[in-house]
Amino acid sequence: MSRQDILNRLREHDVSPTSQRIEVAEVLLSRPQHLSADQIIDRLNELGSRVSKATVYNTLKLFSKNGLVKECNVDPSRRYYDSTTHAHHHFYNVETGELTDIPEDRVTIMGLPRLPNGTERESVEILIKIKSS
Amino acid sequence: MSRQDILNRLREHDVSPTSQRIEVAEVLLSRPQHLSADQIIDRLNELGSRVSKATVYNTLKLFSKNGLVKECNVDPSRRYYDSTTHAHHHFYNVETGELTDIPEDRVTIMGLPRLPNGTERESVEILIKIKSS
DNA sequence: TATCGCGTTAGAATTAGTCTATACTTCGCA
DNA sequence: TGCGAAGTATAGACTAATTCTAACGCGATA
Repeated sequence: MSRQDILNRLREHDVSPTSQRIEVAEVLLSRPQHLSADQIIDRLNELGSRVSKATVYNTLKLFSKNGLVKECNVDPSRRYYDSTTHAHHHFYNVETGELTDIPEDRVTIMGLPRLPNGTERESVEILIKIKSS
Repeated sequence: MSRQDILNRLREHDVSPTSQRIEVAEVLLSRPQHLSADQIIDRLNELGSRVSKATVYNTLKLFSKNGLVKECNVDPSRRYYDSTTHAHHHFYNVETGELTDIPEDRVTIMGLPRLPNGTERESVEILIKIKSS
């Protein structure tokens, strides 16, 4: 994903492109992946860029509020951010912690009950936990 | 759920029934519900029973390892424990944090891809996030 | 009674994430 | 060019859930 693509995606989501936000986006959006705040900070440090912890957290919160990335709560001890935002599902290897995307297009769910009164659906996510056989 | 039922369920899952474990089980298993460690500690205190924080955590870990309860990772800031262990799904109200069970029996999922090589399925969970409309 | 093993405990340690108060940047405008 | 406001970034203090540690209790068994 080129720098120009990054800039476009930030603008599309009403995120003004500061240099720190661009750096975080470059790390997270460069390819489909799931990273925690900590991993992003480490990666930024490796790349020699200096973005503070607070800014990384602020930025991730902003990105997910604006739909640029999705929060992923599989590992109970940390929050992961998913660079793939269109609806999709996950394999989660409980032994390794590895998280893999499942595209949504062919998946159909039938027989769900209706939603509780006065509520509407925000998302439907399937999580398939797997382990080595 | 009677005290005898509690004892049976502990035994069925190879958990030796100490008095602290029985007390935690009485709180958590008394009816279908989702509780955090903290909520369990509060409840125990209300009931006048004195079980240490460390023991509650140890006990919940043991229970879930032995399949007596299920961990529920919806709220990224704390772990919930689900007294319903047979396969089922959840509505999660993102505004209130309320978690509601969806029985599995009528739900069918089609079109899932095959599992990654060398892995087997441990569970399939659907999480439907809802908000007030 | 001595000891062994398991469970429990208080409190310290850890750690992801949040908050606070300060400083920097940008930009409109006189 | 200078100034102020708004928006951002930052270090470091703080919070809260969970884990760890090291000591203690206690029943069973030799």
